[in-house]
Amino acid sequence: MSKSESTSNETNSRVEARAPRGLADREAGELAATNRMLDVIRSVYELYGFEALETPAIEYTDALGKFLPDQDRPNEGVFSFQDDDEQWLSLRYDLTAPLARFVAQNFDRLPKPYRSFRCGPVFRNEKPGPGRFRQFMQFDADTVGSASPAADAEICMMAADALEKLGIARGDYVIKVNSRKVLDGVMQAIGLSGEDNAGRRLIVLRAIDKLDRLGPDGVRQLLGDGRKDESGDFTRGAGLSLQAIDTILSFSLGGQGGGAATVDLFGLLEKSEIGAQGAEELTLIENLARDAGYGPDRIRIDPSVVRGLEYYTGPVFEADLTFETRDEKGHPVRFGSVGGGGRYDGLVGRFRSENTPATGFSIGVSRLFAALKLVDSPIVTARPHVGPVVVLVLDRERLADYQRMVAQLRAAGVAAELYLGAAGMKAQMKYADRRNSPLVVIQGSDEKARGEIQIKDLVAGAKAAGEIATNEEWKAARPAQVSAPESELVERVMAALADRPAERRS
RNA sequence: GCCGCCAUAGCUCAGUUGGUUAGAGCACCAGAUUGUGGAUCUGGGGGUCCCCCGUUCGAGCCGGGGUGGCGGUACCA
Repeated sequence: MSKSESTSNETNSRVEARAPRGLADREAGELAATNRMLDVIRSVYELYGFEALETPAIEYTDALGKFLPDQDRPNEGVFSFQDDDEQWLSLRYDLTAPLARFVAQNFDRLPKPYRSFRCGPVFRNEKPGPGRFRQFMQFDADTVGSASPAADAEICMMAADALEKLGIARGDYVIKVNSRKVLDGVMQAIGLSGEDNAGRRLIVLRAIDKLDRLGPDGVRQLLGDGRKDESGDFTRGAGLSLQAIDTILSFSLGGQGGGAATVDLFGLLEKSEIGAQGAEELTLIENLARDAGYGPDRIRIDPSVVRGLEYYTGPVFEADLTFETRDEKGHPVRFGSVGGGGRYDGLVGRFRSENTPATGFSIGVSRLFAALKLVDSPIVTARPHVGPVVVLVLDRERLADYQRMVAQLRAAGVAAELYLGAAGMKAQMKYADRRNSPLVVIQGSDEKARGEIQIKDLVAGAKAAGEIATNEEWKAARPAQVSAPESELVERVMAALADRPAERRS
């Protein structure tokens, strides 16, 4: 309101240059590193026989499965707007719901099982936090049309392969597997089955989900009367009996020790049919992974994994980085989850008369990227970005000559550009420096008269500059600069580029 | 959503019990150098002191309300 008032004021009509909160720009270095990372993931997925797919960033809101309130904009968590035909559209908040829409729409012509991967930005209209943005990238792979635990096992193995290919050492990550059916079974065991207990089940599941962050005591509070956090905020608990709390905790902590949780699991779930079925599926997945050579150091059953409470119907996965790192204050923290997924047998069925089983896995690209930087994976380490050769403009009336030199260089495959600004030579040198140019081409009237050009190596020149104390020396030395016949421009530049040491810092 | 902290130049921050024209460092631009990156020196641009209302002769400073940012927590399909 005060904004629009001040905009009407002529003297203060400047617009504040800023990205909306929770949204970030990404520059050349990060883009290049991210692309290298995505290429690795893509190659692993293709090796497994998955094919590429892209769907639009915008879907009909109802296709995303978001409940649409009567009148208000359905902006709770989802960016939405109305089309000119009054239909509600939304920016996708994940890649799974759009995939389900695509498969349902093209069901008859797609091979089943349909195995695809896709990568792109997703949007969430939520409060952003450190490392949490309102637009971020996900990389998904899914098998639609297979109910076999082999499909789930394969997804887990593929996730493990991808992480290792990216430079995360075996032992620094683990793919944790649990099952919604097993969780349901536990709920039954403590008497929380039935529709009227749905709300409490949700509270219980959320509490289990916080086990790694709050520890057993915090979860115990959340399962009981509730918990008050450091900021003084109170979270209402599930109000379970002490016995029920013990049951849940002993179950959820079962996987923390190692890989021997399965026995307990069956004992606990004897009474529950759905729980027993889930446990059996988990065992199958585990056996398939073991048979393929993936030990518990890579793929492991962990009863504390909850994830995506809404549409998962069976096994759920989570890729956890287990190595410790330090936050800004020096406290040791575990990096945590970089991806997750699971079986969602009901999603495609929302569009069709019959259900279609599906399972998939989603990587949080920027989170994984941050993790790779922490472990110094060579895939994402910043490489000195080498800018273009810059041809300086000394005689403005000879722009065409300079442009021709640039064109010659480009024709030979050398990245080159003409200085397009209006500033003098000193500023042009600074510009080239800032662009990380390997070298500049100089031809003023003197050189032109002699039919020559000057080639100046900026990296060697900067190095030489450190040893020069006075400006007079600096001027006289003209370090790392050679003249060459104009006719040899291209070959001399290419030779100079080839000559440069491989290890250069820009 | 809830709780807490914060808001002065592009960045990091000073700014006295409320007092004249709001400062520094860094960064940026230019000159010293007809045509050479660095260093040095000199100069320059850049501010609605987050916004509004109030108290006051007088507000960057005090009071109230808002907005925005940060941290925690909740939610996260």
